Amino acid sequence: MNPTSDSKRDASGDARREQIKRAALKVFARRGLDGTKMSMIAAEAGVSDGLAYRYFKSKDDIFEMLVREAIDGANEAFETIGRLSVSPLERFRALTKEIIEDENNDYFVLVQQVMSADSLPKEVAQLIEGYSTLRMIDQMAPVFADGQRDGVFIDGDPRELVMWYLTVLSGLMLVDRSLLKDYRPPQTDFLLNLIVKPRQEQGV
Amino acid sequence: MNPTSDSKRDASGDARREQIKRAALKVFARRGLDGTKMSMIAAEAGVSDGLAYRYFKSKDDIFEMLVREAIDGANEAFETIGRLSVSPLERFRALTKEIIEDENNDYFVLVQQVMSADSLPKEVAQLIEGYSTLRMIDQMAPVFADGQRDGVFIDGDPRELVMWYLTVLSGLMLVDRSLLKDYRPPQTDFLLNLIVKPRQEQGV
Amino acid sequence: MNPTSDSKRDASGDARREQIKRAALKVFARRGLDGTKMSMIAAEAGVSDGLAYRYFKSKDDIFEMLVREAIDGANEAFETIGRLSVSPLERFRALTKEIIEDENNDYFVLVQQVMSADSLPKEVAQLIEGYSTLRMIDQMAPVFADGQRDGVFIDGDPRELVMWYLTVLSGLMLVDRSLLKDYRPPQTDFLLNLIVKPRQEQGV
Amino acid sequence: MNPTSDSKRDASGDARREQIKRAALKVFARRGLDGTKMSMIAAEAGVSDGLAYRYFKSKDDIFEMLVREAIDGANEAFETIGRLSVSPLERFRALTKEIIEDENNDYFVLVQQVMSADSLPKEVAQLIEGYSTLRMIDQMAPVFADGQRDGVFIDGDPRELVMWYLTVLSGLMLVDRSLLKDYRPPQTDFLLNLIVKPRQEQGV
DNA sequence: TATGAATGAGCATTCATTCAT
DNA sequence: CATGAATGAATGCTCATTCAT
Repeated sequence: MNPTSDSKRDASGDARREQIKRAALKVFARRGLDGTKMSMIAAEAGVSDGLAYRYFKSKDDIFEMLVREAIDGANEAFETIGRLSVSPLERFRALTKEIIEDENNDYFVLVQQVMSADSLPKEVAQLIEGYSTLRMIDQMAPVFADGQRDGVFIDGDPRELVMWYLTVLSGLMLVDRSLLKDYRPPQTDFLLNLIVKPRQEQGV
Repeated sequence: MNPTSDSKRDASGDARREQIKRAALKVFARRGLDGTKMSMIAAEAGVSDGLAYRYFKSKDDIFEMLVREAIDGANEAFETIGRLSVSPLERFRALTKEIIEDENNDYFVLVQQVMSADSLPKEVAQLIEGYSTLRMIDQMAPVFADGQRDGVFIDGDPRELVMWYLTVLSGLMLVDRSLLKDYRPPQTDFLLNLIVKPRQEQGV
Repeated sequence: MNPTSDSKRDASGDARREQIKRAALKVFARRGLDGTKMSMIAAEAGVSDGLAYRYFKSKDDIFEMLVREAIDGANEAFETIGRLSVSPLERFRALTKEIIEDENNDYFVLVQQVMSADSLPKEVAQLIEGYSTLRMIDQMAPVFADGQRDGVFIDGDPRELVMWYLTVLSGLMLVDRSLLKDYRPPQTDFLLNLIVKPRQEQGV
Repeated sequence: MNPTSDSKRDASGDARREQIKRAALKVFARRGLDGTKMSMIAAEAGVSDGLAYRYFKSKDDIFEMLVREAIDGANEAFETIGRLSVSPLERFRALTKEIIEDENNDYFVLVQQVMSADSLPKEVAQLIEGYSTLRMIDQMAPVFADGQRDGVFIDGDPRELVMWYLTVLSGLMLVDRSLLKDYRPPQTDFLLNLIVKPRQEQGV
């Protein structure tokens, strides 16, 4: 009879959940798991301390869910990029843009935090196990090799070079973006210099 | 009367102090300020839980002192590099090596942690205020400009390019170095690609 | 104007109140004051979490009211038994049956819980003060003495023997009735052995 | 060289542990698991709130350990009684005395609480599973049957009569012993009336 | 009336810091 | 000096109670 009321109820619940999740993501991305107090998340979301527990079982639970979503998102992004029918260079450009220029890259930051953390809740540790830069490397290394064959990328072991490139991108996510006034993050083309082979046209 | 005993006492005291400081540096660099418990430092140093308080006023105090030393060390490194009478490229190579390849770069990691942290003890925040990548940039930008004039470095605003390069190096310090088996950090020459201008000789 | 609507409203209100009270009694009797959450009562009553507060001021208030009713009921039961024109033995038999065999003895269980609790809301503590096994003892001791005179009950101080007997009955209310499969609570006649004087007829 | 210092250290640790355990037993026995706050235990033991956690992992952990000891103690008591080479009546008398008159019967009270509780920590629930009045019944039923053959105990199914008797004893443990001024718990011989067969000598 | 989301005080637990030995 | 037991403030989490709908 009144599906609206039902969906509204759900919608309101989901909205709250989203609101708290977004707040948590923001704080976690900035301060890490240990540095984040539940009261910070509640304050950031503009709700009371207790309310988060209506939507999440525990602080670790929120963290885990965010990491799960972050990993899913990252994998998805990689697959999307893998499906683009463009040149290897363009694929790496897309990847770099996605990671560096995306305004909402708190998710990426979170993944990096997690991967460079020294101790994690069991659940999260398992998630990471399954994830891993490895998969990214496996996906991008063949693309890189193609680029090498085209003479576009520098010579060397594709897996190692990709790993290095991803490491650089990873590191950038961990650097506080508000370090300096007038700070602009490194531009995509600047970073691509790391792997793009110099050509005569460029050189002259 | 017995200067030996006094100096011994001091020496022993200093040794203890050093021992605890080193342990703290190691743990802080790996786990951050919040993630580090005093008991971890004590365990790492192989001393009792209470002993650190004979040598340091508080956990924050240890952290502050380490950050202070790290900043001093970084500045010193930069100055040393500045005084080298070698080409701009060699200076950037030396800088990169120092940061990336130095085994004992926990100090650098610490500085980066601090600079990407969102909340810090007052004292440390002030230290950082005074420090800053700014000084590094001020120091390296002219060197970079020299390199540009020599046709060795890529074109663009020297301050911005230096900032980007330092940002990349900073990021690398924050990435967990044990992410993958067979992991090797990016090599110095790989990173220099970011700023080195391609030449025909390289290209062909 | 419309007394029906009013009384209906009252009736409906009373019904709700009863419904919640019954649910509360059931849960309190099984889990005690501390072990009972308001949400358990609401779930047991099949209403929303907040509704109880339209009918009762607080959790303690529900508890107090139940204890009050329990005490009233117990006193009434005692008085009813006191008014029976039967032999002392039959009166004790009736009392025992009432307490042990009555299916709806949650009230008795509640009183016992309260009396063996160490800390209670002020209000309840006062109720208990006024109540007390003492009154029961006062009521039953003369009956017991009558029974002794008839040679039906064992010798000894009537007040103490009654107190002991009531203590045994009280204890039985606190024992979980689902301890064992095939469990049957002690039968009335078994318990009466405690106070009934053996006779030759029985002995032989 | 100085075994005393070592054993002293242990002794002091064990003493603290014991002190806290005793305090916890006292409070748990009186107030139950839910009704007991860690602060009560700490206060009862005369130590700070945090100290208990140096000796026990959690509140549930203390409770579990106490229940374990209580069960062990109960089993031991039953075995001891089983090994007495005395008449069945004397065995039941000893059992009753042990439970009712022992000053330190907080352990028994604890077991009874646990067995009549409606929800328990997993660990404790498992302990209870393994325990059970069943074992007691199995141990005492043959003794009871012997007593019946001697004409000392009343007729009926030995297992059921023993169960009833133990139920009565269990209940007594749950009754607050400070209910009334001048309160004396039921005496052993009073309780034995439940199962002892009247004889002519008694009757006359 | 009835609902259940929201609040915040209270309790369990952790950990920086102190201090008797 | 060194130890590690002890303290208590801070933080995660629960649940009685309120209130907008």
